[in-house]
Amino acid sequence: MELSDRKKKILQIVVDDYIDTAVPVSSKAISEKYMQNVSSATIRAELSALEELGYLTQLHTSSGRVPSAEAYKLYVSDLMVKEHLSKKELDYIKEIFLQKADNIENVFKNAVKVISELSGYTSVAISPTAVEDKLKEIRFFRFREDKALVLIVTELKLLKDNYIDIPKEMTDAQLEEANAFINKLFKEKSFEEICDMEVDFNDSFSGYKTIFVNVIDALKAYFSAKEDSKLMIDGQDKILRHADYLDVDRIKEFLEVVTSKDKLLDILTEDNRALKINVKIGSDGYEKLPKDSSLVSATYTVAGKKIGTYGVIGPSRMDYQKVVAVLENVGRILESILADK
Amino acid sequence: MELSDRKKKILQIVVDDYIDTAVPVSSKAISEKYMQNVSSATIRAELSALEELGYLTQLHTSSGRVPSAEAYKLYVSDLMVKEHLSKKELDYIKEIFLQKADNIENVFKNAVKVISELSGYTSVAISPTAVEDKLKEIRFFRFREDKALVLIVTELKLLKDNYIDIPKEMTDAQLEEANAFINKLFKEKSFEEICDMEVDFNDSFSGYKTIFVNVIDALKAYFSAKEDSKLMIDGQDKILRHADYLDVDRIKEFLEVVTSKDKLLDILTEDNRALKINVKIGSDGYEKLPKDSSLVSATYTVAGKKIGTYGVIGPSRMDYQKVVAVLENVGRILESILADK
DNA sequence: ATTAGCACTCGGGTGCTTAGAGTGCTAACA
DNA sequence: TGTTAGCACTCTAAGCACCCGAGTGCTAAT
Repeated sequence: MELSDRKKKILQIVVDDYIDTAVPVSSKAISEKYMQNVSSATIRAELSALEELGYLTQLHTSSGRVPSAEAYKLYVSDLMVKEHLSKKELDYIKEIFLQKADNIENVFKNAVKVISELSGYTSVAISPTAVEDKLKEIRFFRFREDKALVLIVTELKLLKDNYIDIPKEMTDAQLEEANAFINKLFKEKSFEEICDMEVDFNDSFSGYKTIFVNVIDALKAYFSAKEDSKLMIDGQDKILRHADYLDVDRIKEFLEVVTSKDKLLDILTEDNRALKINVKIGSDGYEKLPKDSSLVSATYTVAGKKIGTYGVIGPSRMDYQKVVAVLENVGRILESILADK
Repeated sequence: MELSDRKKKILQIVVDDYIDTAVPVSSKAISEKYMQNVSSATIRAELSALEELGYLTQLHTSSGRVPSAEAYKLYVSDLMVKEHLSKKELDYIKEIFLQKADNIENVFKNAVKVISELSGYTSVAISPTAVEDKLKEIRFFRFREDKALVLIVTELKLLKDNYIDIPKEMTDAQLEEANAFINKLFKEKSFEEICDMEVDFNDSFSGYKTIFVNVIDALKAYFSAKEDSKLMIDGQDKILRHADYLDVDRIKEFLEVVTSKDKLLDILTEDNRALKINVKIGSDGYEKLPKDSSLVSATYTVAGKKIGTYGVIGPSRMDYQKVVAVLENVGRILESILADK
């Protein structure tokens, strides 16, 4: 059922005011502060209807109204007036991204930091799904007689170190040769292609096969790992600045989610539909989120490839205007930085 | 002034009991639970004296006694009965260190994780001061015409990626040559030695000098950086399991310190005397620590070289017996692992 | 030196009251 | 038919008086 214009306006007012003041919104407050042309009694009837429809709730009979999860979702998708960042804020974003933007790992870190700083909430991100990535170069460095460091460089310029065992009897020259061989073989290939590869080692030095298998294992570990480097968090302590987390139990619940990489990864990857801005609310089907907490996330792409999902996690009563503005702007700059790489 | 044996015993009882129960300790409780041979009145006199000496405080006239910072320090250095870890716990430590112990970064991570898990508190660590480290190998990988990835491998097997600019007109072969040249020059050298180095470039390709300068810059960035990789934290959320952090302000203060790498680094590096186990208490000269919080740390060495400072941060009312036992055992295993590398 | 006894203090919990905010409902009005 | 003023009702939060119990310090006796 479509809401009347006045209901929409009132709902917007309630959400705006509640986000701003954290105080349940009363009919009187609405008519005095925002709608002087109608009386509180009229607003009361409307509020009552909106409550009936599931958009508002009351803490107790004699309290004002508070938005429901449903209301927040509608607010972000429909009602909210989009905010523009100030020049100062935009400059700040640019300034941060200018520093050490040469390494994708740093770009990633910077993005999370900027989002957290500007929004004032805890921010999280997952890096691009490595599966779409392609190998650029593999290089071995022998350490001890039976160990080598494997450096993996990929198109996305992610890189990772890993160790493999090598046969003791292999000479440095042979290792070099194996390296060159594997490099030629794997270059420009994606992970799947490499896994499917069949190679005939019959006529070469037997150690090559060992190395080949070990390298594949290292690659598997790299590409499939739900690893630290894939998840980034910043501003965990920001949560405490917000009046919503007053009792220890809520903070506890929040920190448990935020410090658990597994949970966060699950939530962030969960049904990322094609929507540009995604809002998930703890009380609303997303049980892994802390109660009454929201996750606002956006997935960025360059030339059709996902380059990461970035988000903000905080109270449902969150400054969505600012958060969405920050996510959109950071996304724009991020995409432009990565596009011309 | 030296305390009488009975005073020591009573102080120990107070600290033990308070750590255990979190309830201010009364004279009656002491005489009934721990010292049936003396009456509560006697204990009362002793408690009064200990308070006079600065070891105990009262929250209000009719409450039991609580240990002061001074008392905790004395407790750890003198009074505490050292605990032994159970076989299960020791096995757990060994088990964790067996996984992926090939990379020093992982050993580092594992140590912090083990300490946090076993002690039940937030744990922090700083990696070895890189200054004492020596270069093992430097390798360039050209990316675009004017960029190269520099991989730095050091004796401590730390490694780090960095990008440098290279002159466009330089050919791949020339880059290779430059790489080999720099490698020979820097190998086995410490950071200071490299910085002091004077090289004559007059008779060689002009681009070499550019590269040389850029590499030095990259090394400087690597060796001197107060960087993420140097500081490690685990179990931030553990703090909430402890009854001491009941009000939001204390949690706030705690998290602010724990999420601020700068503050933590400062505290951890601050006057690390030769003591094996170091106790710093927030209310006692260490203003950077949260109020009524303690940091227990130990610095580990292999063959005279510092290999890191590990610690636990939590309430002053901390289970020092367990924490010290964990730190000592992890230290022992850590040193043995790194010794035979 | 130790102890029993007692007066004193303070915090925390309970029960009561009151003020105020907000609602829902109804009857009157445009 | 939608809007409004008025009123009764409900619930919360804050203040206050009260008491209980735990713990201490002090003193006088052993």
